[in-house]
Amino acid sequence: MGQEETASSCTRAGLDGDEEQFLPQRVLRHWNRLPRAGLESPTLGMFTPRVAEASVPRVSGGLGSAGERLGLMILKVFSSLGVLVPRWVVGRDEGSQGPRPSPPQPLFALVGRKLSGKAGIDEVMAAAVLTSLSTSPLVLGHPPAAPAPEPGGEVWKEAPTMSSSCSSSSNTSGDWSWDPASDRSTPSTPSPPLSSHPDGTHFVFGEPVPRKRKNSTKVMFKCLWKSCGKVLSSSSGMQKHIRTAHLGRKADLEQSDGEEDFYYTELDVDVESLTDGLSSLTPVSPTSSVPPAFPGPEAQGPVPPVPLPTPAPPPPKPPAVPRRPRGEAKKCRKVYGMENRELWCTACRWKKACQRFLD
DNA sequence: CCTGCCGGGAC
DNA sequence: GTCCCGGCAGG
Repeated sequence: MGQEETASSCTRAGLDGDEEQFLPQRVLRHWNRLPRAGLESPTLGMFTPRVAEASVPRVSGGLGSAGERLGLMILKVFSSLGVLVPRWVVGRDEGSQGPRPSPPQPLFALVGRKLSGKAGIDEVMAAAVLTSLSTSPLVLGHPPAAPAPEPGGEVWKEAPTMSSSCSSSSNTSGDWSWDPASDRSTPSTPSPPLSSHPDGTHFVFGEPVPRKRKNSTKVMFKCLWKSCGKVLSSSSGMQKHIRTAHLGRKADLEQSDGEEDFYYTELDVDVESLTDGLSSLTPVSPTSSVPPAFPGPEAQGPVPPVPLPTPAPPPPKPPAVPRRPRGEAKKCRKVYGMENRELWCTACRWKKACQRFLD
C-alpha cells in the first residue's frame, strides 16, 4: 500500500507519532541551508512538533513590512518543516485581556534588534528565529482542537490541520502549541527567556547552557529509532547504522538520500559521564520529563528524608495494594466467553486487568 | 459458582 | 520482555 505516501503526507501535514522525535535533525538541516550571519546553531532536541494551528505573524515592535516578510518566511520555513509557529512566537495578543504568563515576548522584537534591514534579510531573520525557537519553551498544549481565531489579527491557516490519516492516532504527548490557559495552569513551567542572554549563555528551560561546548563534552549521535537508542560517536557511523539496521539498505550505499538524518540526533555528552557508561545518555525530554505541577502542600519546603522503612520483622508482608474495585464493565471473558478466548484482549488472556473494556 | 485480576513463575 | 496460571476477593 502507499505506506510511503502516507508517511510523506503526514510529514507535510504535520508530524505525528514516531515521526515526531525526528524533528530536531530536520530543523538542523534547514538551519544549515540558511545564511546565518554569525548566529549560533539551534539547540537540538528542543522541538516536539505537533501541528495544531498556525497564525499569522503580527509584527510588533514597529518592524513594518520587513517584519511581515519575516513572518511569512518563518511560516514558510516551519511549514516546510511540518511545524507550526506557536502563537507566542508571533507576538499576538497584545490587546487581549490580562497579562500573558511569561515567556511570550515576541521574537520579532528580538530579531529586529539583532539585525539591520538588508536585502535577503528575511532568511537571516528566519534563521534567527529558528535559533530563538530552539531555545524557546516547549509548551504542552491542548489537543489540536480548533484554535480560537484572534480578533483583530489575521489568522493564517498555513498548514492544513492534520489530515485524518495522520490524526487518527493523535495523542497528547507531543502537542506543541501555545495555550495561554494551560500555561496559566502550570505555574511551575519555567518561563524561559528568549534566545540570547546578555552574558552569552543560552537558556534552555531555565538552565543556563554554556554557549561554547566545554572541553569535557563530546558530540555523540543518538539513534532515535524506536527502542534502539544506539549512541555512536560519528555521524557517518550513525547513518550507516540507520541505513543498515533500520532502513534495510546497504551499508555502502554511495549516495544516500539523507533519510538517515531524520532518525538520529546529536547529543552533547559529558565525557566524564561516559566513563560511567552510556545509560545516562537519554536526552532529557522537555515535555515528558517535566513533572506534573502538583502544588501540593509538600511541593515546597525541605525535601523529606529518604523514607527509611522501620526495621521490619522478618515474616511481615507489606500492606497489600488495595485491590481495584470491580468495575461495571463487562470484560473480555464475559463478552466473548470462554469459547472465544482468542478474541480476548491480551491482558484478559493472561488473567490481567482488562485493557479493552476499561472501567 | 462466576468473574476479574494480583502475584508470581516459566521461558 | 511475553506468556501462563494459582489463588484470592467480590458479587
